Amino acid sequence: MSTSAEERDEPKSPRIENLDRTIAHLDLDAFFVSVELQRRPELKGLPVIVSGTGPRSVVTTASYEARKFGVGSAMPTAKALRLCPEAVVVPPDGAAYKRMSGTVMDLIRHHVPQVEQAGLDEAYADLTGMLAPSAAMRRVVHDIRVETGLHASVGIGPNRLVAKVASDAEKPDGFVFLSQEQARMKFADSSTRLLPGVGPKTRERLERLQIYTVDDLSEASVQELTDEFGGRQGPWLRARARFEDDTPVQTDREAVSESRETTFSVDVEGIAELRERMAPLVLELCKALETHGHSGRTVGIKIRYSDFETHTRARTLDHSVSDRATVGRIASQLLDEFQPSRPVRLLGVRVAGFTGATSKPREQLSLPFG
DNA sequence: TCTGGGGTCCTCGTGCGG
DNA sequence: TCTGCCGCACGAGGACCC
Repeated sequence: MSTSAEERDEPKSPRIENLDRTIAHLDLDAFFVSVELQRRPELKGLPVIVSGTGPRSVVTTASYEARKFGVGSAMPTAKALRLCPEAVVVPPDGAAYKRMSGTVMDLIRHHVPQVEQAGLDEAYADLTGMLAPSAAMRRVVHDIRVETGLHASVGIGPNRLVAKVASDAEKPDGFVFLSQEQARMKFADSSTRLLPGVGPKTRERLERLQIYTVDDLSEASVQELTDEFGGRQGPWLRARARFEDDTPVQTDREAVSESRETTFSVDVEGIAELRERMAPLVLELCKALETHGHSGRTVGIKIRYSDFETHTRARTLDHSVSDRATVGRIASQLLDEFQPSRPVRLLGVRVAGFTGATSKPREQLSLPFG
């Protein structure tokens, strides 16, 4: 699956036309599964899925062997096992993934100072001004492989969007260097779904406008997109299809909320039992808030009925809270006021509006949905 | 098929104060 | 004093990401 650098889209010169910036996106291949295979090498070559074991659990990551059977992330585990009955199911070990992620991020920062962690298994690096950005990223990939045994895919381009799409294009073990124009040409015939920020709902709405491919979207009328998606998201979508993106690599992103939620293996009915089920969520959330030194002014709850209809309720206070007594009391009040009318599938508690978290000015090309 | 958990941030509606 | 306008904060829902 791995291809030599010469066969890839890497330009002969590392310079890209109209280039102000050089951004890399690095993504660890099948991260959770790969960590598990480090610990249990006897599973190498087998279809492995990392997933909970409950009746409503879903696949978090599948090995490439399991993916051949059609198993994918976010798929119900029961379905994954129907597709691939011989798959080995490994329960997730969040602490181990966090540790490994920290090691990888340190390795990246060793070679590139400007790094934004974008999840446990991916990061953006600002390589602007480096004489040999491609060589630097090759050293990063090499070090990650030697130090951790993990494989990574890298995309490099003039902005985050090109870098991200490029790194996704040739996984696993990909290394792709594209200019904005090359990205437009390479992905012109791809579905709009390829673009980060275009999910199933947006694709559906685009298709109603007869927009199917990245190229269709890049040539669509701004007026038509604005009529459908509004004055911000419409032009933003077209800019995505043109691979325009000026979002900076942010090294200092701070959390703005923290939450705990759980999906019950059997739906729960009645306010008394729900309140009982809420207590451990509040406890766990407040412990985490304390550990991270967070407190926030808004306390919220989340209720999901069995038909997936989801409701949230929130209350903003005049001061920040993080203690179990207050968060628990307000969450209970919100639950009492909401009075769920049907059996509940999921219950969640959230504290938001962290003290010190500044609301950043909205940028034209920042991701509208997060 | 039957949909986790933990996040971010957008849109839209509403209430309120200047 | 009343009304309309505007900006802001909040609340709810939703889309999306890993």
